[in-house]
Amino acid sequence: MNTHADPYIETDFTDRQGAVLEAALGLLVEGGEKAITTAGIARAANCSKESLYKWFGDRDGILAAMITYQASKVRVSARLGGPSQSPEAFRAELEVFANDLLTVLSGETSLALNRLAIGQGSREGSVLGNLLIERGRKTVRERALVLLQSGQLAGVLRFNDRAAAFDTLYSLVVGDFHVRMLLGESVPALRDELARKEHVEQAIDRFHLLYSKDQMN
Amino acid sequence: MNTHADPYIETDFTDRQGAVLEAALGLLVEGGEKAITTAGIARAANCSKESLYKWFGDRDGILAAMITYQASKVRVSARLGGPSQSPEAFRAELEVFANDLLTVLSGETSLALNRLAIGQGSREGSVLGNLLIERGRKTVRERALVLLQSGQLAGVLRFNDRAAAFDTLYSLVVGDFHVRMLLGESVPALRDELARKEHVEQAIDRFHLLYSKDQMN
DNA sequence: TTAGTACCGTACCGTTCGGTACCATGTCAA
DNA sequence: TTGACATGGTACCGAACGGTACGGTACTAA
Repeated sequence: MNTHADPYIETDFTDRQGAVLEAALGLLVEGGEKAITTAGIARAANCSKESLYKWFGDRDGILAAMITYQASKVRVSARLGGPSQSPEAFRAELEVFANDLLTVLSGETSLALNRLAIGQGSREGSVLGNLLIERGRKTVRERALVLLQSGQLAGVLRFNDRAAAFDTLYSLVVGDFHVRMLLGESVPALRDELARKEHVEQAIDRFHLLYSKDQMN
Repeated sequence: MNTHADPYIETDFTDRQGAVLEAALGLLVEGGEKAITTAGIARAANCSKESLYKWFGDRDGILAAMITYQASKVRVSARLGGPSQSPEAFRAELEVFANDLLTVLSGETSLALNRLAIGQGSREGSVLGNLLIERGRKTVRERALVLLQSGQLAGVLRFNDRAAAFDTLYSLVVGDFHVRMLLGESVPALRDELARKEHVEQAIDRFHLLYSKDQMN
C-alpha cells in the first residue's frame, strides 16, 4: 500500500474549509466541472480566492480535496449482523447492501464526482481517478467482503474465491447502470423505489443461484 | 424514435472532413478533452479554423461529429452463425462476442470518447451522452439479441425476457471494468490475452449457469 | 494599546481559447 | 484569361480563467 507519500491527500479539514468544499460540491453538482472556477467557489462560499490557494494549493488541490472530503463524509456504517443467521435474514442483509450501493452510486454528488474524475483523468496516473477508486470502492468492498464471509459461515453461500464472488455480486447489482447514469441517462430501473426493489431482488436471486451451497464455483 | 430533428447529427462526411475528425480523435486520445482546441485541431489536420467552423458549426459540433464519425467507422460485423448450432459452437460464439465487446470497450478511442461525453454531459439532455449510448450501445445490443435468440432456438438457453438476459450477459462480461478503465485504472484482468480469456470463460460459465435450459429465470 | 493572525473582497495580470475577418493560393469552368 | 469557389494560413478580438497582490476588518494575546 501507498504510505502517505502522495500529495493531494489531506483528510483533516477545518469547519470553514468543509463549508467551502460543500459549496464547491454544490457548484459541481449543479453545473459540472465547467462551473468549478476559483472565483465561483469563492463567491459561492463567501471566501477569498487567497484563502482557497492557501488551503488547497491550486485548483487541482481543490478538486482532490472535494473528493476526499466527500468520501470522508460517506463513511459507510458497516452494520454487520451476527456471524450466524438464517438464510432469509442473510438474504435480506444482502438486499439492503445492494440497495445502499445503488443509492450511493446514483446520488447526484457521487455521479458529479465520478464525472469530474473521469473527464479529468485521461492519462494514466490519474490522481482523481485513483483517489475515487481508493476511497470509494474500497469501503463498499470491505463491507461486502465481511457480508459474504458471514454468508459463507452461515452455510448459505459457498465459494472458493471471495473476491471473485464480490465482483460477481457487484456486476449483477450495478451492471450497466453506472456508466449509463454517468452518460446522463435516467435509468428506468432506478427511478422509483418499486422498480429498484424488483431489480435488486432479481440480482440477488441470480447471485444466490450462482453461489448457493450446492453450486461450487 | 427521434426522426432527424436533432442538430449535431450529421452522418455524411467528405474525405477531407473525415481526415480532420481523425486528427481530432488522435488529439483526444493523446491528451484528453483539454487537448481538443480549435487551433490545435486545425494545426494537427493542416486545415484552417474557418473551415472547421464552416463544416461543424462550433466546437460542440466538432465533438459531436467526432462521435458520429467514430461510431460510423465501428460498424460491428453482425456475423451470425446458422440458426441451429451445437451447444459447443454456440458457446464459442458467445465467447467471441464477449471478447469483441471487451476489445471495443477497452480501446483507447472508445475510452477517450466516453470520457469526453461523461465529462461534458453533466446535465440531463446530454447530447454527447445520448449520442454515445444510441450509436454505441444499440449496435452491440442488436448483435447480442440475435445471438441470444439463436441460442434459444438451438435449445441451449431458456429465458422469458430476452432483454433481461442480455443485461445479465453484459453485466457478467463487462461488470466493473468499464468504469474502472474510464477512471484510469489499468484493469489486470484485461491486460494480457490469457487473463482476458479466463475472465470471459468464467463470465460465460456463469451466464450459462443462469440461463441453461433446466433453469427458468 | 499594540502586534500578530486569519480572513474577506476586489483589483489586477498574463495566458488561453472560441470565434471571426482577411488575404493568399489553388482549382475548375466558361 | 477571367471569375467564382473552396480552402489554408495568419492575425486579431473579447471573454474567461488561474493565480497573485493589496488593502481592510475582526479577533486574540501580551
